[in-house]
Order: sequence, then C-alpha cells, then structure tokens
Amino acid sequence: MARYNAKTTEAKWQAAWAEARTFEAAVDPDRCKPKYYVLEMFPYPSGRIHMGHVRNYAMGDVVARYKRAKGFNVLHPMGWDAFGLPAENAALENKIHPAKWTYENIDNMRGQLQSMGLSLDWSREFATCDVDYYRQQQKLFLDLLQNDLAYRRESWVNWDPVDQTVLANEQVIDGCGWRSGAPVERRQLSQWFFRITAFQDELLNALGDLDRWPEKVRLMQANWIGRSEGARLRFTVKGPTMGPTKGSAAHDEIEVFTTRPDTIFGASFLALSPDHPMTAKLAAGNPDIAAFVAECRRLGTSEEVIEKAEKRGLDTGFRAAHPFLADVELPIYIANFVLIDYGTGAIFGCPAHDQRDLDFARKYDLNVLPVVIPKDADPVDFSIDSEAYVGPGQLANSHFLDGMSIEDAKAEVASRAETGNFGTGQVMYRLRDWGVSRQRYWGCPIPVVHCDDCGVVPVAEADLPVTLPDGVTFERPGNPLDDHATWRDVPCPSCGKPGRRETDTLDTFVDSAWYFARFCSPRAGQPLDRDAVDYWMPVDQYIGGVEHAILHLLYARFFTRAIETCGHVGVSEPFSGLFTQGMVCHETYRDDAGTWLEPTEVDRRDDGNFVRANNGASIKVGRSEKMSKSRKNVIDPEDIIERYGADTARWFMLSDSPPERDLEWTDGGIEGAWRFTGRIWRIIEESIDRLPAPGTAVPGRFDDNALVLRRLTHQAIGAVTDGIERFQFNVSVARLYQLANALGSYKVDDDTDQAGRWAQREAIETLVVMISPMMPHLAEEAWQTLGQTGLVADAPWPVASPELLVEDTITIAVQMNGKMRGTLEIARDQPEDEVRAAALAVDKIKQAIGDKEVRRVIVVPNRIVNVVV
RNA sequence: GCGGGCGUGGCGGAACUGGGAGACGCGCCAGGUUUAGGUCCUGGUGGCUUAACAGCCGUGGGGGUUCGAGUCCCUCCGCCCGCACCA
Repeated sequence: MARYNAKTTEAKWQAAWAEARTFEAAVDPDRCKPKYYVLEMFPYPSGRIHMGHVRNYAMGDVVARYKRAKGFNVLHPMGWDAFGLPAENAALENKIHPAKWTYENIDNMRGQLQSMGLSLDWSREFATCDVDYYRQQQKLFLDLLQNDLAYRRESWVNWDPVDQTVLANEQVIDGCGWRSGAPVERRQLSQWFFRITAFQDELLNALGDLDRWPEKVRLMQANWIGRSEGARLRFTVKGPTMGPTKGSAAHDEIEVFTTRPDTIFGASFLALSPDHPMTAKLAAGNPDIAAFVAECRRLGTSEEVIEKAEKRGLDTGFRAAHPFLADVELPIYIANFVLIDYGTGAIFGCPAHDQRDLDFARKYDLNVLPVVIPKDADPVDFSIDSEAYVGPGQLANSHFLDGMSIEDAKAEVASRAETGNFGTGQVMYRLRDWGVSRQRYWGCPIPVVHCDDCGVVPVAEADLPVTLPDGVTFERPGNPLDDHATWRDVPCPSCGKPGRRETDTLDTFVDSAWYFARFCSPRAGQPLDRDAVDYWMPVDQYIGGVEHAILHLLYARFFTRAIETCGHVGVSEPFSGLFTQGMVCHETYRDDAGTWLEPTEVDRRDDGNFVRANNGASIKVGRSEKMSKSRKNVIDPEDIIERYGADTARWFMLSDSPPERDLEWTDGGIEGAWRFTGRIWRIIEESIDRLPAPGTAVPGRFDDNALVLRRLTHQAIGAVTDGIERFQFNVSVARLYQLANALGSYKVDDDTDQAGRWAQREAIETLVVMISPMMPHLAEEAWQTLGQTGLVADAPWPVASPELLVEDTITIAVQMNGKMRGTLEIARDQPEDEVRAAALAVDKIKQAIGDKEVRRVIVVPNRIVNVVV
C-alpha cells in the first residue's frame, strides 16, 4: 500500500486545475447559474506569506469551492496591494528599485499561494502598481475631481516625521503614526482630499442594511462616523472685568456646540479649546495664557498621561451672557479637555449632568445646579455630589423648560435659539474628509499640473497615464518626485506655459478602495466594464482581518458610492457579506536573559518543560500572542507546506478554533491534521478493491449495519453543509472526523452483503466531496482512486436524503424533577399518552418515584420526558 | 469614561429557537501490532464519594424565572476588543 505523498500529489493536481482552467470565471451569458463573488483581502507583497494569509485564504477557498459545488458561478480572484512605503525603504536599504523589489516579491508570493492549491482565477491577477491599474485609478481621480468629490485645500496635517508623510486622522493612533509609531507633528500643507463627508449620512444609514456584516464592525463604523444631534448656541462676550486678560480685545461672540441644549439653565461656565481662535488671540497678548496653552499642547499628544490628566483650566476674565437669563454671566475658561477638532472648539459646561464638567466645576468652585431630576427623586433635595447625573428625567430649575422631558426641552431650546437668532439645532459628525495626499514616490501619481496662471489643471484623459519616472534617488528624505526635474516640469495642459506636475501620490488606501470592482474586468480599457461589474458586484463574501474594520472598509464603501456617482458602478455597497477572522497566535519563548527565542530554538522535554535546544538551558514560556517577528513566535507556512503538504496546513487552519476567534498554532494540532490525511487515504486504499463500481445502482435493501452508516453519512451532509454556511468550519471539521471514524470501524461481510459495500462507497464518496473544499488535493487523488473520471472540483455537493435524516426508533431522555434518571427507546412520533406511560414504566424512574405522588408529567415530543413529583 | 464581546474538562472547543453538558481534536493513561523510535490499532479519560453497584456535585461567583437553564433576567467578579477628555 503506497503511502500518500503530499508533495508530488499536490503539484500534480495544481497542474491539472491550471491545465483545465478549472477556476477561470466568466460572465454566464444565460444567467442560468447564480453568481457568487468571494474575495479575501489581497495581500501586501512583503515577500513571503505568513500564517495569517494561510488562514484567510484557506477560509476563502472553502467558501469558493463549496459554492462552486453548490452550482454557483464563482468569481474568486487574487491580486496585490503593491504600492506603499516598504518598497521605498527596501530601495534605500538594498539599492534596488521599488518596482523590481515589489515584482520579485510578487513572483515569490504567487508561487507560495499557488502551492496552497487555492481555487483562484489567476487570469485576473493584477498589482495596484501595474501602470494599467493606476492609469484607470487616475481616470477615477479626474472623475471625482469633476464631481467635486476630490478637492484641494490648505490644512493642518498630521505629519509623520519618520515616514515623512501625511497621515489621515484615521491613521493617527494615540498621537503616533499607525505604521511608524512615531509621534505625529502638526504642519500646514496644501493637501488633496476626498469628500467622504458628502456621504456621511448614507454611510451611516446603510450600515443598518448590511445584515451579513458582523455587528461589531458596523458599530465601529457608526462610532467612527459619530453622528450626534444637538445645537449650536452663540454667547455674547462681555468684559474683561478682571483677571489676566483685562483690557485686551477679544471676540464679540463665542459659538458652542452642545448635545445637551436642554441643560442650558444648569450652565455655569464656558470653556474654549487651547487651539480656539479666541484663545490664540488672547495668548498673543498674554504670557500666562500662552504658557497655559503651551502646557496643554505638551500634554496633548501622549496617550497614557492624558487619560489620567486632571481637568484644568484658566479663567480668561471674560464673561458670557446667558442667552435666556439677562442677569446671569458665565465665566469663560480655556480648558485642556475641550477639543478643537470636534464641534466648534468651545462648550458650555453643565456640571450637574456631565462628569468632566463636574470635575472641572469642583476644582474651580463653580456652581452645580441640577436641572434634570430623575423620576423618583424629590426636586427639592435632589443634589449632585461627585457623580454627574446623565440619566433620564424631568427638567427643573429651568424656567420655561420646567416639567418637560429631555427630548422636548432640547427641541424647545433649539427653537427659541432660532427665534432669538442666537443659535440653531445642528447635527454634528465626527467624520472628517479623507486626506489622500502622500509625499512619496511609490504610489499612484495624482494626474494634475500646477500652473501659475491657470491654477490646478487636470491632465487630459488622452494623456493618461501619468507614469512614475525611473531614475529616482531615495537617498534624500522627502518625496523623490520633487527632485526629478525632467518628470516634474511640464507645460501647462491649458495654456502651454511652464507648469509643474503634482508630486503628491495617492494614499494606498485609494488603491484598495476599488480593486474588488476592477477584478470584474481586469483588462478593460476603462476603469470598469459596466456589464462585468453589473454582473459580479457586489462581493458576496469578503473575508479579512478585523484590523481593517474601520479604515479600509469605510474607504471602500465611500469610494464605491463616489464612483457610483460618476457612473462607473451600479451598486452603493461593495460587500454584501463580510467575515472578519481571528489572528494566528503562538506561544512565546524567552531565555533567562529575556531574549525572545524562535520555536525552532526550543525543545519540549518529556516532562513537559521547555529547554533551549542547543544547550538545555531553561526557558520561560509566555502567553500565546499574535505571530510577529519581534516576538519571534513565527511559524513559516512554507516550512509547514514543505513538511506536511498544503492540505494538512489548510485542515489545521480550519480545525478546532472558530474562524472569528484567534487560533493558536500548536505542534500537536498540525500533527493531528497530518495523521488525519493519512487516515483518509488508508480508508480508501484498504477498501477500494472491494467497492462496487462508481455509479452502481442503489440496492433495494440495507441491513442495520449499512443503514447506520447511511444515516450517519446523510446526517453528516446536513451538519457539514450547515457548518460551512454559518462560517463554523471547526464544526464541519468535527463532523467529517466523525464520518471518517465511522468508516474506519465499518465492517462488511463480503459474501453476503453487497449492499454494505455500496453504503461504504456512498460514505467514502460523500466524505471525499465534503473534504474537497478543505483538502482539495487529497480529495482529487481520492476521487481518481475511487474510479471517478472528472475532477472532484467539478463534482456537485452531496444532498442529504430526508428519509435518512430521521430515525424510526429514538432514544429519549427521562428526567425526574429536571434531573436525568434514565432513557427510553421508543418509536418516533408516538402519542403523548403512550410516551408518558412508557416513561413511567422505566425501572429507574419507578425506583426514583417510590411512594411519592406524581404531580405532572411533561412530554416534549421526540425529545424528553420530565416527571414532576 | 463610553460601546461591544467573552468566561464550559489538563488544553482548543461543541451544544440550532431553554430539553440527555462536554461532540470533534490535542494531551494523558492502559493494552496490542510492527519496529530502533514514530506511524498504526483497541479501550479509557470532568470532579468527589465508593471495594463495587451506585450516588452526589459540575458551564466564573451569588440570586431569580421555569417542569427543566451553559442558554433567559438581575447582580457581582475576571478577561479581551474597539473608541475616547466627542460636549
């Protein structure tokens, strides 16, 4: 009996699929098959695939192959998110052009992915750095420009001093660049923006229809867009009557945004952001204010400090007139907790109903007047101590608002403000427009020319693409395109006078904001071919890491709407189904000095302790963490595939852990998967000589032994299918183990039981087809060995026979007072009376009842009986 | 601080709408085959009490609803993720 050789077998079937062009998709002209577009987030070509890729693509391949077998016309493409900074860093370090570095990496990673045996349509492959791709992206940019969805403005930007590039607000994490981790500086630059805020309402509202998205992701997006209803209110400024700013000129009015206009009568101060224009004015004439502002800014970027920072403020000496109370004036502070980026950069503080305002009021001894009273509290002695009251209630101490609900009071204040011409109701969003300018070489050039006379002039469509020049140097910091005179200096397309190309390139998030649509018609002469895009879009199932839950997915949703506006697509939402998978983790190891060690440097001894492989020194085993180079807890997929084969690696990725949760890589797990491939193979080899020929007619009769196997087979079909449909691949895997176990212990008497052999073939074929999305090579080899002529990749998904899913005789549990006491074998669907009688006749139940009185008997049909005594 | 999620054997986990807790895998124990070893096969494996039969306990803790709770409700504890002085 030949042992299964994964290496040669996998190569053989990969060649066979390529030869037969099995996975190349085409628009189905008759529309007789439903389409299904499954896509995994395309990789950045770093050079090597990692286990996260293996997990991601193994899952996507299960879906793609399963849907194929279910009769869908499946599109399953792959490409490369190929622009970006690492290529420039590599260029600098290794003196290699970014393009050469990138394409070499792609070649290597393509080979690695192909060794996984994925059912990908490689004929559609492209990289976002292909001129053909980014020329189409430039066309889209021009369309956005024309539709006022792209624009240029001076703005304060987040400047990453390490990457030497601008970052979007979304890319700044805890005051540091999302990629470099360096503290971000603020600089003023002229920048290109995409008007994502034009769709803020749609992007928020449409989340409600994305019912095949994880709730978590929808919530994160909603929070990111951050819609809140409130009011803008203008306060008249008086003074200064005292304090450090006495005598200096200032604003006449301060406009605040509040989500709680109902609490206006509880206001006891106004607070300005340290970056507010009025603050700046005051700081210019007052060193104390300037010093305070500087101090706030210093505190401003670091994360941990701010979290625990005390609420602090500085009284400007100015006063603001209360809009409804002629005799009340509120002090105006500059406060460290007021953000310039949100609302108007100024607030009114109502200490009784906002914790931050309360902390502030207690510190500066300001009035705390409750104006919302909880339902069961007494308005007379309801008071605020150290905790602000933010719950529901009724207005009090609020003149014309007294007795109103919070909602009514909010509306009333907004309406009176409008009447009195000092404010209005207002919806505020946290979302900002998407800054897309990057001062980098390795990105999509923005196709415009700057002219002293004509301003910003778009490059004519006929003159696209604006290609990246060769012969650039990366020695100097900043953008190499700025230094490339022959590329940079061009005549103005409008007037012909000397002009200057835009040297900014687009954020790589733009590249990934429409690649999924390009896959529908990857060689089209325009960005998107409407026939193809209308047929394939939206993506039915998108799969990737949760780390892209906000940025990439929000940009893709925006961009799809933007190009819909320009007429390139007919859908608003790019991904109708989304699945976010967990990370691949591994234990970490350190020696006594605290140095991280690779798994290969560590040996597990028989007593379970870990030692250094080379010298037996003791090792500290740390908790399982995401595989990362810095912690050295990385397992290279190539090593695993080389040693065990792709099927084993894929099987392990799908076993045990639910796909949405983190998976812990263990040696035991991969060994177990590897043993299973051997077991499948043995089951087939040991029985193949005695099985009936493929396609033999169903025997008329099966004995009990065969019937049990057939039932199990058909139940497995139901359960495995259900597991795949619900993204519970681990459950499907468990059911496949169960079926294999049953086959392993299945015995047939060849002299008397041909039907038994038939049932065995049925079970084996079913098993093979159902493992084929997970272990496609082994399945093809088995399919061939079983005497089938076509590819298992083209075989239909098995269908369970309903009559085999139900058993005639069932075992039901009998409880007494809710505790299991025994079981009962009985024909299914018996009348309740008979089940009750049978249950009461069970020996253990009779014993347990003894001389107690039976008060009730609850019969749940075909499930359980509960005797209550 | 706000929002979301999770907590089940030694480990990863299963249990569709409340109905036999622990499927399946790993690990471990015992036995067998072959062998140098692994592979492979058979059986066992939540805890406690017991010689055994059997019984009791058991899904983070406590309480509740129910004939019946891993599942629903309240409360407390712990862990994870996201956002964050968002007015």
